[in-house]
Amino acid sequence: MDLFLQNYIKTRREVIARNFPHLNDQQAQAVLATEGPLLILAGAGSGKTTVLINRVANLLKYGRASDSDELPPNADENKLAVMRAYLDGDDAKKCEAETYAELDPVEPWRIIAITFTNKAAGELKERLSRMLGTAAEDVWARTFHSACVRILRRDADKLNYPKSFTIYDEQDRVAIMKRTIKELNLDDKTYPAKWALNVLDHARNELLSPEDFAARAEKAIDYRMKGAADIYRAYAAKLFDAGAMDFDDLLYNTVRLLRDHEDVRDYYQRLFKYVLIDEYQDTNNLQYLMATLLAGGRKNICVVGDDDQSIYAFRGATIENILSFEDQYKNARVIRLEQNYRSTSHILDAANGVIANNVSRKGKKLWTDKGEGDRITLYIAKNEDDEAQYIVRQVLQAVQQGDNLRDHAVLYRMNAQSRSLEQAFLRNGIRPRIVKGNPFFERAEIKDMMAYFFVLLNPADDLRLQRIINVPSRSIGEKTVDTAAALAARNGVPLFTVISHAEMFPELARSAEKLKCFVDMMDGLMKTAESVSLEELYDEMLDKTAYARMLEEKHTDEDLNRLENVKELKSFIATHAATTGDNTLAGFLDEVSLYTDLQNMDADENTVTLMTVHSAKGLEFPTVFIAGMEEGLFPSLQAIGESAQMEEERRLAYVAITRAKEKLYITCARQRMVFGQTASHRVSRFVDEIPPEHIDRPYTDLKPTYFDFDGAPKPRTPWPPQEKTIAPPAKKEVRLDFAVGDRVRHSAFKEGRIMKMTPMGGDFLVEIEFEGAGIKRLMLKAASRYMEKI
DNA sequence: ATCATAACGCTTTTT
DNA sequence: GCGTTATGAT
Repeated sequence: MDLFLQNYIKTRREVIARNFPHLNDQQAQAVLATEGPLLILAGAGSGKTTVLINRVANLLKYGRASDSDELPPNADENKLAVMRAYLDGDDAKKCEAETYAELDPVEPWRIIAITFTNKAAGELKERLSRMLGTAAEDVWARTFHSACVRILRRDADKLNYPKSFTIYDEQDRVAIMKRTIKELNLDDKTYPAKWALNVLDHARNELLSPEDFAARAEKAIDYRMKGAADIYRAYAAKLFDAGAMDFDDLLYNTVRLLRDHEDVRDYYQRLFKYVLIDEYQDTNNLQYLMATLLAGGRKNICVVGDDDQSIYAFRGATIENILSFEDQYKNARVIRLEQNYRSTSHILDAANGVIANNVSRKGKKLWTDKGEGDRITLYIAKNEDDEAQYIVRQVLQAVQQGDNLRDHAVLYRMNAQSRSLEQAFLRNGIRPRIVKGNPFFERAEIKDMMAYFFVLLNPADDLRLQRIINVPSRSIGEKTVDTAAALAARNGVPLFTVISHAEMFPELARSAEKLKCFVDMMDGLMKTAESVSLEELYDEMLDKTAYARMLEEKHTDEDLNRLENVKELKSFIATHAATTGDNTLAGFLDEVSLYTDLQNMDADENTVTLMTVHSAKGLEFPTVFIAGMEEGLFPSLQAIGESAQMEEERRLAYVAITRAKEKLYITCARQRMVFGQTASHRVSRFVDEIPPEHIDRPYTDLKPTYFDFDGAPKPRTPWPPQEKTIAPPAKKEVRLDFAVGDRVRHSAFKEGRIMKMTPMGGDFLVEIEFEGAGIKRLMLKAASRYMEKI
């Protein structure tokens, strides 16, 4: 290579690197390696977000200069000299030198950076615009789902969906599924909605259409799968007819669009020069396909992730995506970020020790220069209340020594554990922040108001229409709605169309007037929507629908609270309009549909945080408590004996441990009430996997013996005998004097004979054939109050 | 139509 | 043990 070229490239790279003085070697490499497939294995607390942001900054400012042998067209000795001078200390030359270092700076909209959470996308956007100004706003920093919405809004018609399709949330789809199963006359015991949704998700995740799935089910002998195929078909048709997509549909349809429509695929492959995917270890097959399709043109795909922090396999995420990245892209480069900037070394080495027991991993070892810090403390409590008390005591002590409450977090495996912890804190005058789903948008009154909005925009949305048609009460009964829905189905039109022409159907004659009234009101609101701002529309809606009046007229606390919430929605609308500059109904609904995360609303309150380990991913706290570190709880009962699930539990433990910056407490309880029954548990195996030099264990604590059902027994030092999980106490039988064959007299159903008695949860389900009332199934305990033997 | 009682089901859940 | 949901009685 000619010397000038060599020099220019080297010097240019140094000029660029000057922009990123705070990065370590690996981080800098990850920022500067712009071209081709790149896998960044970013350990917990290794500055992943910083790398992502600086990488985007580098692309925007210098294009591919840091990773290319190519010279800009007019490169010459003079320009090289300017860069040299700048590097040698002539700061006046900075601007000029930086210009000479550029090679095709990337337009911001040619970069797509996909994350999982709105929070991550928001943080990316914010830090980018802080660093680079408004230009950064055009970078596609979005969640998977919001990127899909944007893509589908442009081309959904190619899949025969309306471009104005609406989005169904989790509750919506459960409702649809239940209805679907009912309408198919399938037994909801053999086909629970949850099961059906799960089957359907898996099918869609493999890109199987209802037809594909049916074909597959036909081949299988499994009759249940044939039912599932019918369910899938009906469910998909329902959503399609309503112009609606659920969350997975957004991915599924985006992938189908990109796969089957060359023009669309081409458009995006040309548009996006660089594709970045965050949290790659949590991608499912559809997300993997989407990433692959988007990056298919130039193969400039950079994925960031940590196989050790993959904790969403149960939702379809597959760790394979990250493990096989190098097979998928043969020339992929791999960069490991192993320096941890978060935790002290006792904590970090504990985490390393635990995760080392996993087999399916790329292998990575975090290190820190922060020093040893404190050892981990293990506390073995008598029961969950004792455990909670201990944790509160530690927090209070720390606060007395000047700590902030907000520096403390309590993590647990399942939400049910929060109760005893919350109570213990409340008893001590601390109101903890409990991170749970998002209550606000799940409140009935909010869903009602949103349903009105959705129907205004998309009258074909039968589900939402049915939700609000009689709320507040308009004397439109269930039967009327059912009849209308049946008519709609028979004619292949949306429900709204039927009720708009109620007078045409004799079946609806009796309710026609009321339906017309409702339709007129909605029509009026639709007109209003075209001319006024969102806020005004909302006020108008509260008034015209009489929703506000309904709440005002009642005077219970609950209704006052609802009224408050309804008002709060208005301020949310106002905030949305102000911050996004978007005052369209469609824009608002898109945002709300995908932005379910209002948990950070009160995030700045100075108090202790309680949450599941899953929700804690990505966060850090100076002091962390991991509560309930017991066999059967963490790892969970169902993971024991299942090696794949056990590895996921172990990754979860790894995530939990690595949340702590300075002080980590691990607690467990010898006895604990789980689902109404007291159980004894041993200390979690993950505690034993922490090298002993990093953890202080109470002297009474000996090491247990484990049996892994999927492998050879792993002998350890024996554990005190009483620690064996005890059998649940024998069910107390109700000694009520009834038996099969007895004749009984019931206060309501009169006389009959007991045909069958099935023990059930300490009670009996009795089947009684009454002479007048037919066969009834009753719970004996309850029924015996109204019933006597004759 | 509205309320009450009974049955169920239950790890985690970024969207 | 507890909250949610489905069903049935008034």
